[in-house]
Amino acid sequence: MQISEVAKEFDLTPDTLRYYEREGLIGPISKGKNGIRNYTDDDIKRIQFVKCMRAAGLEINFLKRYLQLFEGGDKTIKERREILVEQRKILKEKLDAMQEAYDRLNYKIELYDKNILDKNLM
Amino acid sequence: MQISEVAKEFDLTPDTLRYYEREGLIGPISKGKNGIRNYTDDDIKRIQFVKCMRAAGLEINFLKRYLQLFEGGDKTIKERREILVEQRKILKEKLDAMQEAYDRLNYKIELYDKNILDKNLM
DNA sequence: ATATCACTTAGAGTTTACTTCAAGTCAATA
DNA sequence: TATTGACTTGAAGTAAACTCTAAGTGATAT
Repeated sequence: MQISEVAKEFDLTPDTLRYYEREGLIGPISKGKNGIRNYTDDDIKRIQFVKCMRAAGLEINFLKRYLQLFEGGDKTIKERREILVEQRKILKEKLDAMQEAYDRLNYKIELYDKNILDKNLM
Repeated sequence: MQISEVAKEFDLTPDTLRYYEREGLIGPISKGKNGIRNYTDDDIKRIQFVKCMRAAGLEINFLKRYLQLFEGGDKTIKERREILVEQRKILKEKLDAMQEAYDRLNYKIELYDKNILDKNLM
């Protein structure tokens, strides 16, 4: 699969895919002798994972580190688990904060709908 | 209330509070004749709102716009409601993406716990 | 009285995550 | 054969949201 197809599939740009590779989040992707990248199924799976985690706001640095550990083989399993747990915690806190903001927005919109807004800032 | 107290209360830095004010997310905050800011209860309420929304990732620009509309008085009610609804939608999409990533992290950690990791990338 | 400390300003610098640019290669099509 | 279009590279540029610096003021503690 070529870069533009992968980009389209995941709604990323080719530039972003090359950037992720440069940063070590994916790949290195193997290339034909013309130098053109050819993405394998495993590459695609990883991109899917990266896309999901990035959409949730996990940092490039974490994903980079995770791939490095992965390359390191079985002896990194413990550390890999640890950073997953750490990231889950961070994510949970963000989720809660966002839920709170969501509820608050809902409440505010309700007030607008009921026409009971007065001079309340907030 | 002085800037450092407010900063401590909301776990922000004084720099951030001045920055928010400069950008028009809050204030302008009234100052004593020595030029020192004195935050009122209404200021605090607004900061609480801004903090909540920022923690959820809503953009500075939205908050700025919302304050501008607020200053505009009752004739802006319709537009205010509209942008709240728009932001709620954006927030909902992020929440869903994050929930998905959270579930995925949970699942992965479970696999690590059960020692069934093989060579699976992802 | 002098030093310390919190505050003030305008403006420059930083971080994260892309995004764009310039210059070039290669295969295919008019 | 010439041009079009997708790809390549390294490097510079950008946007958002802070964060820090330098230079200065003014109240309080020694």
